Amino acid sequence: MSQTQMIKRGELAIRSGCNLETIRYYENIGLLRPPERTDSGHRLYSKDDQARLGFILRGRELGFSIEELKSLLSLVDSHGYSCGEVFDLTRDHLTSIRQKIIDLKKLERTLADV
Amino acid sequence: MSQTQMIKRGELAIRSGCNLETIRYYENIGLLRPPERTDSGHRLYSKDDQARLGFILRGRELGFSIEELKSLLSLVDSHGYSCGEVFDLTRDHLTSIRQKIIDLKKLERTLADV
DNA sequence: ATAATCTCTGTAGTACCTACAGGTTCAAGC
DNA sequence: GCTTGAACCTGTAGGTACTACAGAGATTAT
Repeated sequence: MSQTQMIKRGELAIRSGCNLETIRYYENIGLLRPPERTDSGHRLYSKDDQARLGFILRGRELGFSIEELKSLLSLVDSHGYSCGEVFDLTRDHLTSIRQKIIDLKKLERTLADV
Repeated sequence: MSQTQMIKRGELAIRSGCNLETIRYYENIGLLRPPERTDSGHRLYSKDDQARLGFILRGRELGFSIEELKSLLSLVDSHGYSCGEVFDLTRDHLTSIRQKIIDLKKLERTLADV
């Protein structure tokens, strides 16, 4: 990873839309891996780190818990995507997602009618 | 309200799918109005109370905060539905709801493909 | 009538952030 | 090169929205 692509925490917060403190929190609880550091200790995030945070934020937004995301990410880390375990983890979620889409559409229509 | 339609907290929890303790919590923070009580102090919920809890649960599920629901419910309580203030409160939410539908559909497709 | 279950209260614990305090490092202007 | 202000570091405290528990009283089933 070329040094030019590395960004610090503030920049990551701006680009991802994530709260500055939340990034450190996700590292503390083991959801984000400890990033590289400058000699003086400032965090340096790679493109990969940025993508991982994006995945986490998207997952949270869609109702996955921290623990679910940890499981999904550890699977991704160890054997890559598209395996049965990922399916098991997400299948239940899919059901509730479909219901949520139905509910949201109903509300959308109700609000749009006002 | 006929006495036969009144149910206790446990029954309300079962019918609504809401956690038993959460019902009391919503009352404590002023989201649910204090219900009628039996002489011995057991809570009795009317059909109206049940509908109100349903509204709250649905709103929470769709991403409204407690404070937003308080505002919406107080408007409903004071002047009824369909006024401009309700629109203002819900307009911003509508935008994010539409985005959420888009995101959920993408995820649904991704998961369904697995 | 008595055991099991439900409800009551206050309070403590959990999940997931978010803000703050007190200090260090960095970058821009003089 | 020196200053000064923003960005970063750490640990810790506070906030929102629940959720569980303990100990006592009420209700229901046998």
